[in-house]
Amino acid sequence: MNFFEIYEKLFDKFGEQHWWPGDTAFEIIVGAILTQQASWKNVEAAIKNLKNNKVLDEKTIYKIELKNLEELVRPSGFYRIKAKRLKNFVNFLFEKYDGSLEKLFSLKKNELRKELLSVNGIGKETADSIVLYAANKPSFVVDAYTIRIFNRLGILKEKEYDKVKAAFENNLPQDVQLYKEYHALIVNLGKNICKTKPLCDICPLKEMCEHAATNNNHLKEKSKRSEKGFK
DNA sequence: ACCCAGGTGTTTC
DNA sequence: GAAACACATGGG
Repeated sequence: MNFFEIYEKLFDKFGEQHWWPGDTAFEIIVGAILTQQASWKNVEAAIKNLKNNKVLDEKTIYKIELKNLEELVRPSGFYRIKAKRLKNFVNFLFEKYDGSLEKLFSLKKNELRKELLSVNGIGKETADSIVLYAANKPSFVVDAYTIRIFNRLGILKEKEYDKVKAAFENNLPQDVQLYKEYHALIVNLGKNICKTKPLCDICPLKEMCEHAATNNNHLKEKSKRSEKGFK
């Protein structure tokens, strides 16, 4: 069972995911920053605030008072730090690329990634999400689900971001649509099946998953953790 | 009353 | 390096 076959299994089970939600490249970037360690539901509320107040564009975020921006993105959690991160990005965009996403995106894929990583508050996952979903360049996005699930499947031993990313990229065709869909499917699997509930029996990958085979390791892990809280 | 969310930066050993 | 911690809202 290789990386592409797993993709096909997930796609057969879940279908098109229609990612990334968002009408413009800039909205996708904002969403990528706001969704750090937050549920998409909360991010939607924050983005709605930005839209209703006509703040969801490069120049307005650049100009707006930090305090005002904080209040608008509040529902997404970590709101002070995230408002600052949005500011960091647009400051970078105006100071180095004339406020133009088109100029920024004209960089080669790896240069673009490196530039994004130079912004305080944009880490590897956020950078790859922007490169893939906003700039439409084939950079595979890794998240906590990707590492957890593929480790459990026994397909990957590595847990380091760049190594996991390389494993996917080296074993798949460099295809933007494929990368977009694959990451979305992994998040879907992680959220809906392979996380908190004993639903291994309906997981499309159950035959190959030691997680299911050893019978609900996640529950054991969970009770182990709560034991610590008991005295 | 917990636990968790489509992470990241800083501090500390 | 890698582990521990801060950052914070809203839903299960």
